[in-house]
Amino acid sequence: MVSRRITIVDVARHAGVSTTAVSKVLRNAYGASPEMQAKVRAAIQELGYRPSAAARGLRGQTYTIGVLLPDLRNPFFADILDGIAERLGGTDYQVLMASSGNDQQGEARLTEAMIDRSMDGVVLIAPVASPRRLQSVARTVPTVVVGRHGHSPDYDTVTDDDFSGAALVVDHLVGLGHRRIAHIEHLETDAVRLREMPNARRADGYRHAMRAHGLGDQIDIAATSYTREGGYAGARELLSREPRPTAIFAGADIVAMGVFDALAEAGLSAPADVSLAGYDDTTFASFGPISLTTVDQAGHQMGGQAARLLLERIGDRGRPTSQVRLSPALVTRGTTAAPGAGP
Amino acid sequence: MVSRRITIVDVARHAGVSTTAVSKVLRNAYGASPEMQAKVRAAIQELGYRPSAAARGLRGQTYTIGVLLPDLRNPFFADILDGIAERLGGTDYQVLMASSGNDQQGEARLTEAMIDRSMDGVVLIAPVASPRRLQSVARTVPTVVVGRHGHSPDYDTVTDDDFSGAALVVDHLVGLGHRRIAHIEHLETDAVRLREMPNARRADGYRHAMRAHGLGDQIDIAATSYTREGGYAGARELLSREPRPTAIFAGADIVAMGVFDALAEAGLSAPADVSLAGYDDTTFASFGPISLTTVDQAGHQMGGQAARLLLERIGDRGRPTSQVRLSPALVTRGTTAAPGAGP
DNA sequence: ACGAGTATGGAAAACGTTGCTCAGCATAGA
DNA sequence: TCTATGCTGAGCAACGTTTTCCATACTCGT
Repeated sequence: MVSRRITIVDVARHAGVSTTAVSKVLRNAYGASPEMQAKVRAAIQELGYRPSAAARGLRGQTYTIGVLLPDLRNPFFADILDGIAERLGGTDYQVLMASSGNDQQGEARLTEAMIDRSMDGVVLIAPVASPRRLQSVARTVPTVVVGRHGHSPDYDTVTDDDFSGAALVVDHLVGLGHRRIAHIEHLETDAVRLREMPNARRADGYRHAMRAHGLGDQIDIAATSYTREGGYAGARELLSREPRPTAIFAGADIVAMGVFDALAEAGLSAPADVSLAGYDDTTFASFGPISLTTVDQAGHQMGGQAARLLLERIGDRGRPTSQVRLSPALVTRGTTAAPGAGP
Repeated sequence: MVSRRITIVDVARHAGVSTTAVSKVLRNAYGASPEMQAKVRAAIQELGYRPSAAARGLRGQTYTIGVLLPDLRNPFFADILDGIAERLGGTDYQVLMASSGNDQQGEARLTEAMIDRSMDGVVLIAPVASPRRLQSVARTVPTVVVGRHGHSPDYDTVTDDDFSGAALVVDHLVGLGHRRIAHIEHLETDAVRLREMPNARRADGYRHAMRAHGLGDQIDIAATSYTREGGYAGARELLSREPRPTAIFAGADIVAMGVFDALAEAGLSAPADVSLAGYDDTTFASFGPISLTTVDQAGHQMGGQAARLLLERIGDRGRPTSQVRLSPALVTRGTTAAPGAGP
């Protein structure tokens, strides 16, 4: 009924060669003549043979790359995945993902799981683990960390320049005539994370850009969290200020959705009463009724770079690590306008 | 530098027992005295041993469950994943996902990849493969298919009752006073898929409900695709009718986003000029500026059921298959109102 | 014709686990 | 006392690959 799986032995017998020979052909390894390659490939075709990744993992590679993402609901991560998938398209590698739910314990469990499964490499997207832990993972398996600043001798990093991304937003709003520009950030207390996490960089970029425009005294930050609820709470706080800010820069698009809630509750709208900008250029930001001004992080490119670095590291684990930093771009849409332009 | 991984042999030596004994403890297998269990567990702790899933896969299980999803961007699938993760929380199983990009070839490649990696079971979410292929996968590995009607002796299914979900929408719109209610569906030509795919069921449900309300002559369907572009094209087509429909039922939330585009282009808005409903209750449907009336598919429950069925099937591959069907619920928001209620 | 060097293909030993078989040793029953 | 019966735990052969040699069979220059 459930027939035994075809193995390399079957292929070897069918082609009249040794299993060594078949293995060589499979891996494009040196020491196989064209005729033999042809014979073996024919046998593989005929029998419909597929190598067992489990068995391969015992000695060599599994041709599996693990991607850890914090959250399935943030479409920005899908862009990164697309980039990874595209770069890995021509290769034999398969991508398997796991979602950690943004908590440290779950993240640790999943990285362990990936290591246990002998993955050839892992891409950690916006991980929350301590640098120590990241190091330890990276010493066990080739690792690329995406979306987290700071660098290590053991893993490569790909980041977006969050500092200048925030500046793009502030510049844009100032250009429209705004002065009272407030910001909603993700509350961070841990010292290490304050240095490494993108949200902290965005807040720094906001502060710096405000000062550069001579608006240091207008700096106003609500520290909540990068969620819709965080956006709602943060916006309520900011809207209660006297005088009210004329523009709100939310640290992430999803946060801007919460700002919409607070605006509606206060009987206000964007951009008529308050201009609103997000960050990430997630898919929904472009939807007609939302039409959110935001910052495009080039997730696709980030993924592609991450995959490239990972392949290079798998190829040579000793090579020095590199830090790739990409530049964000402002995407102007309907939620930002000159102050007081409303009815 | 890169230290050799701790193996079961190290643990056995450290605890002064055989590898067999360690293996038994690991798997809670029969034939291990409490003292021995204690000794072994202590050794495992001390050495920080973790079993290699690759090696396990060669003989026994890998404790890995694969989930294939067509699209990372549809947050509805995240709900399903949550349900699966929750149900699997207490067990030793790990969930790894792969996204197929909704194309038949990619889907096939990924199911193969999961089989190659000796996964203990797979959950296929809204697969596009032919029933023949699904059967063949299911005969190789325990399988649960989510979101696809039809049944098989080899795999279990979990579906939403799309037929009555569509009726919920039509009932709601008729209740508001609409008569000219149009529908945008995903064009399907393949006979098998017409029977099994949710989109076809939704269209059938729409037709049936319209007739049940004596509105059979008002049935109007644009067949495009379940994408934003498909929604735009479909809505353009429907809006050019004379007289214009007063309500559009889009077969999926993402389709409704395209309808927004077409409405804006025609200088119309929802619900003032045209009522609009979607399907799926994706995350963005609830965002303030969108506030889309839609149908909640209970993704969380679907995932939980799928995980339950899969565990049962892994436990006993011979058991008869079951088909679980869940009931959808209407979520009324701001895009539907009585016809002619606009300015 | 001969030796050195170079392709080519194979035998066999890993890799880390599980499952089968069996030995040892109590304990209980006769 | 002797045998039957459980129970524990050990030894060893899988599982399906890759990898490290090693043995050939060529090729080429002398």
